Amino acid sequence: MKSEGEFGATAYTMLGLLSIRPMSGYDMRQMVGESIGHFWSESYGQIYPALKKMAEAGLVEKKTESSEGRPDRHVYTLTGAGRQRLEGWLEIPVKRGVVRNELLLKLFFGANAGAGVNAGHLRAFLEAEERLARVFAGIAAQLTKERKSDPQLPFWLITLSRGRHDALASIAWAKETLAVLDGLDAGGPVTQNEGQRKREEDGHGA
Amino acid sequence: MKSEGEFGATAYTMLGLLSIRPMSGYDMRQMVGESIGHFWSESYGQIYPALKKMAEAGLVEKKTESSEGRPDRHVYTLTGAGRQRLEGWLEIPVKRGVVRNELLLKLFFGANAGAGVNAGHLRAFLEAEERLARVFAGIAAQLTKERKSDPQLPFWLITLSRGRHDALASIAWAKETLAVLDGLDAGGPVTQNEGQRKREEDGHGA
DNA sequence: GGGTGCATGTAATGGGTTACATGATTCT
DNA sequence: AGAATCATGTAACCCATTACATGCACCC
Repeated sequence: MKSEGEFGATAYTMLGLLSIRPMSGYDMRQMVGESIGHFWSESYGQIYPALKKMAEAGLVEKKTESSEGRPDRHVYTLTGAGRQRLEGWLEIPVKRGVVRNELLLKLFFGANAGAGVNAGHLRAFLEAEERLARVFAGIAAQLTKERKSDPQLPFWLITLSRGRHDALASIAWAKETLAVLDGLDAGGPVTQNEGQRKREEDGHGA
Repeated sequence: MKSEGEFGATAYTMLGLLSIRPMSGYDMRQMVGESIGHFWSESYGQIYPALKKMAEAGLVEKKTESSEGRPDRHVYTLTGAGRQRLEGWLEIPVKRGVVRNELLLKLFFGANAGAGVNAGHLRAFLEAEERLARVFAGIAAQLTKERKSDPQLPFWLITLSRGRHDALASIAWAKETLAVLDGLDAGGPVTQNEGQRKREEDGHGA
């Protein structure tokens, strides 16, 4: 079952990146890591073959730039056909992919874990999310300054905003859950629900 | 590079499920769909071979139950060795898996989309998350009643709570973002950041 | 001399879903 | 009559990461 004809999400990612500016496969890998790495990933093993196929199909155009002393760059440009394909793909409703969250899996089976194990995972997670939240805040601030007039800026901020909302929700949940685990150890049949109900009211007031 | 010796996450999921009660592969698939489907997935094509391998390794024990008129059930039980393996796995720090969020990808390239396309995706997402939030609330309520004394209940509620936090954060972000998109159409260089800062203070107050 | 960055590509490997094969029973 | 549920299992396929192969230049 093929969802979008002969090209998959990787190919459309490449088209999208080329809509920003002409690039080489190497550049794309860099951008995936730096700019969209928080919600997307691509590896060379996907990128290069995809580029080849798309060049054959006329969606991108390849030009070789030689500079002395280092490898040739194969710079790709978006063609008219390529841009059309991209626009078409953007319209296709998003089907949510399968989630696989190992932290939640381990917590689900947490009754089998030794003392402190669950809390340990949660603390590590909490720290990571707090770091992430700061990173997002930093990038947003920097981007807002440096790219003030870029027409794509608002869309980049949207994805960053999502990252922040997520991180903050994760932080709140992790703290709450650590408290619940504390209560379990102490003995009382404690209170996952009070925390939840309070949050829910907050959320609906948005 | 193998992370956990010869068994992957699928196998440990099976061990975890068997820690709840003896089950057949079919039962496991059901449970994955119903109970942990919001953060995990497994298919028959993974489950049956994994079970076979683990039986050979002595981590689970297989008993065949025959009932007339319908297929045999191969019911598996956790062995001592299996339980030990599970406990060991639970202690291993969680490495966060790669994320691939197609909605965010499309929004990132949203400047290339026709009028209303981005907002359309967001509204669909918003609805889905609102439905989800209600589902989580329902399950939590039901579970709290019906499994009042189950020692694993708190851990199930923890994963549900995570789902709720996530859904509520998604809802808030989606609403905010729809407003931002509205602003873009209207013309003003509007305000992703005011919304974000307000949320952030709320979050830190938890 | 050895790591890192630049730069392209292929092959091996792994993890996962879907489709297929089989077959009785029960619900619509 | 036809679909869905129960139940197990294999084979084909797809998508993706990692390792490998190559090679120059620059910095420590």
